[in-house]
Amino acid sequence: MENSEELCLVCNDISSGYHYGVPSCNGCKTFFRRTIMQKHIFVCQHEKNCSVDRSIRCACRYCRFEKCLKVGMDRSALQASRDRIGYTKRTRKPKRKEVSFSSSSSMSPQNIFYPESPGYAQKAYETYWSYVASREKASNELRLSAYAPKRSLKEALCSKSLLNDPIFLSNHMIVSSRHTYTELRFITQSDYHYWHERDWFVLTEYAKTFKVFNELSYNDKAALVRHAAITIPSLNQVYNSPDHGPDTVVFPDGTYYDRTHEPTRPAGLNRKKYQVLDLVLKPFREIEIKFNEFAAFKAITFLNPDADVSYLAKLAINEERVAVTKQLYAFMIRNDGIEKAIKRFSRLILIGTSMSKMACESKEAVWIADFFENIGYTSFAKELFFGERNSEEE
Amino acid sequence: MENSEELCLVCNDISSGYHYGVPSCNGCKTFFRRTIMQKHIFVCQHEKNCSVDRSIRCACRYCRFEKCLKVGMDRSALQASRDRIGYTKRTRKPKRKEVSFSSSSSMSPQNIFYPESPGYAQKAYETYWSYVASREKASNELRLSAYAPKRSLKEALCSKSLLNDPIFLSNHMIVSSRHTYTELRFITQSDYHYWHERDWFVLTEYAKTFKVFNELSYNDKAALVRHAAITIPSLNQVYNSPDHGPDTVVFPDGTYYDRTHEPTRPAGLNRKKYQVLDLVLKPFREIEIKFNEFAAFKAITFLNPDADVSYLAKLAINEERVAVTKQLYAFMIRNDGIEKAIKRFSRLILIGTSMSKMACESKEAVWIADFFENIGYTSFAKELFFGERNSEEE
DNA sequence: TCAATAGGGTCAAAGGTCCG
DNA sequence: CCGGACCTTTGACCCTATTG
Repeated sequence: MENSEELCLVCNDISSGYHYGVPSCNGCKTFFRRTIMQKHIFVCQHEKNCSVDRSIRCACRYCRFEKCLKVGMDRSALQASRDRIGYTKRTRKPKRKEVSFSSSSSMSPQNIFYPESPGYAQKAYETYWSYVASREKASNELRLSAYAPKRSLKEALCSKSLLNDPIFLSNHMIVSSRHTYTELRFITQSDYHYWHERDWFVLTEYAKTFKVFNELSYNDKAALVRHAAITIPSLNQVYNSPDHGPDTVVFPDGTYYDRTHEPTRPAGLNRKKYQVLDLVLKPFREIEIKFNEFAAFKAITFLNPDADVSYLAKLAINEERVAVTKQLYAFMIRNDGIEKAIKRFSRLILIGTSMSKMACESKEAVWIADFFENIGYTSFAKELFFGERNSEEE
Repeated sequence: MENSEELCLVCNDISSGYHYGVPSCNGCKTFFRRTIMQKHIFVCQHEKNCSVDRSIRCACRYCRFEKCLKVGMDRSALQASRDRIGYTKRTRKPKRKEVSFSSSSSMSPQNIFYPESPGYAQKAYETYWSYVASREKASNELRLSAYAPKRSLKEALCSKSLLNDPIFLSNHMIVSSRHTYTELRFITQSDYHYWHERDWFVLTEYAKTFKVFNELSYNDKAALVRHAAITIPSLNQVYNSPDHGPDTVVFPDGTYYDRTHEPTRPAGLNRKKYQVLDLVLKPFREIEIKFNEFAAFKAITFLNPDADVSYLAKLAINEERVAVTKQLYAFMIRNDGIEKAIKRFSRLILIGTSMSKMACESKEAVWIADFFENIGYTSFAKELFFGERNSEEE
């Protein structure tokens, strides 16, 4: 206390307290721990008498470590490694303001032009399912990755799907450290927000993997994606949630929701939550939906001719939808036999009605929420839900 | 003191006394308190059987907390607020272990088994279809008759179904002279009104022909009928409409509507009209739906677990719904062969999603219409849509 | 009254996280 | 891949109300 600032005995930097028995700075503390934990053995390039000082402490790790020992750092103060604590950066206390417009938006909408990949047409059974499965797999990997571009709805819908771009896939499909967890934590408004944005982004890339989608007009594309904006994210959330009991949906970052009423959210969104639990999660678990089945069901849900699209678009979408449905049924027959297949198939397809209702009610809830500014949607989300100010229907 | 050093039952470190009912060390005591107060939910990275010992007690927080509970730490010993609750009674130390009153968690709380209801099984194919057909036939005859009682929703829902009453049927099932026509005429507001009332009346009688319906509570009955109040009348109207072209729905009295925009009606109801034409009428015609198929589809539409009914009601309704669906499928297989059946079946079932959306949007439109008093609903209709003033949810 | 007990709170110093 | 600023977690120590 007498001296406001004690110095690190190793390097003379300002000490951040006593570590391993010695007043020391953060750097030397961490260096000491890591060296021991990782059992590093350094070699001095000189005479084992390098000076260790704030400015040059990293120059010779051998001498730095020797200095640590010499000033009395105590290896026995090291503990057994602890449980992981999960992602920290994002929950950091905000500095003050953190506007940071910096991020150079104009550049890097790179390779919008990629040759149309030709492989869509041939739908032999195996080919069909391998495509469905790889679409679903890639979609989920994208969801787990850290990649999240900022762009307008039009850019999002008219570019080529990242999921069809092998170069992108090999470069970016790494699970973000944010999307792992060691602890569940009840979801907050800002978590909902994060996952909405993320799932909407993934939805746009998902949509563009459908040939029929890419052939629509921009307005129809927007309408179809808008119509799917509640259901597809919900399906992703439910299917990919680890099983923590029948009434809990867990996100990849360990946030979860359950039946707890959340009074700060609009009533419509609370209701949606119960619908998801009762009418989607529960049946999925009961019929033990398989990966391919889920992938097909998601496609069927996406290809919804009820969206406010043009009449011709409805026809095209429905045609594709029926084709997928037929494949799904064939798949189930193969695996379950006809007796069981029909039961599971019916059960699964009937979930569609629940999805439909949910989408409709939630859209309304979203509208109301936005009206009362309960929820801070981004401009992308607003564009998605409400269309652009110009050139939209109704 | 008799025993020089008691050990922490959780981690075998030296105990600092009894905490939360168990001899335990400072660390485990604090860990337990914090975990509960901050509502942590940990996730084990391994097999939920990590050992917990002094040296490695921090390695897995999930297993450490489980051990706390297992050795009998008592969450209720935590005090909600320091100065309000006061201190727990100090009884003499429980001798050692075997804290028998442990309200511990290891007993899983949720083994909620609902008895599988057994009764529905015996539905021989023919018996089933003859019942479905006669229900549908009677329902339509009632619709065409002149009979139209005035009564409250409660009276309507809790009485015996007229369609099951042979005396009533033989006395009243005569086509009303009002329900014939020689000439089409465009529908007016008051015609809509007339047919709404009529179809809602028929709906109540239809509903009561379902065993599962009669077993519901009154509130659930009302909710289910309310949920069907848009869809079932639409189905009746569409299926029973004579074919005057792909975009025209004709009522039994010769009134009709088509794609003409009706500016005096709320926008939501105009939209519903297009949905009915595009997403119900058209597919019905295209797949050439048969009488039995329609009857089953209507039942499936009616038996909608998405209605705001109790959870148990949802289960019961869904069970019946799946049973009907299965029968419908079997019927189609018999008639069409498997290849064609699956196509028609999928197409038909997927109409359900359109019905769902329509119901939801129309309900909203009806609400808005009522709000602005655009449409003069009767008190029965208001009761149907909005419930009674008392005893309703939300 | 007061020592002993068992609650809750605190904060230095452990360990973990993740840009640059 | 490493450094270290920054974050969370831990637990020894402290305070306090209750009890015998």
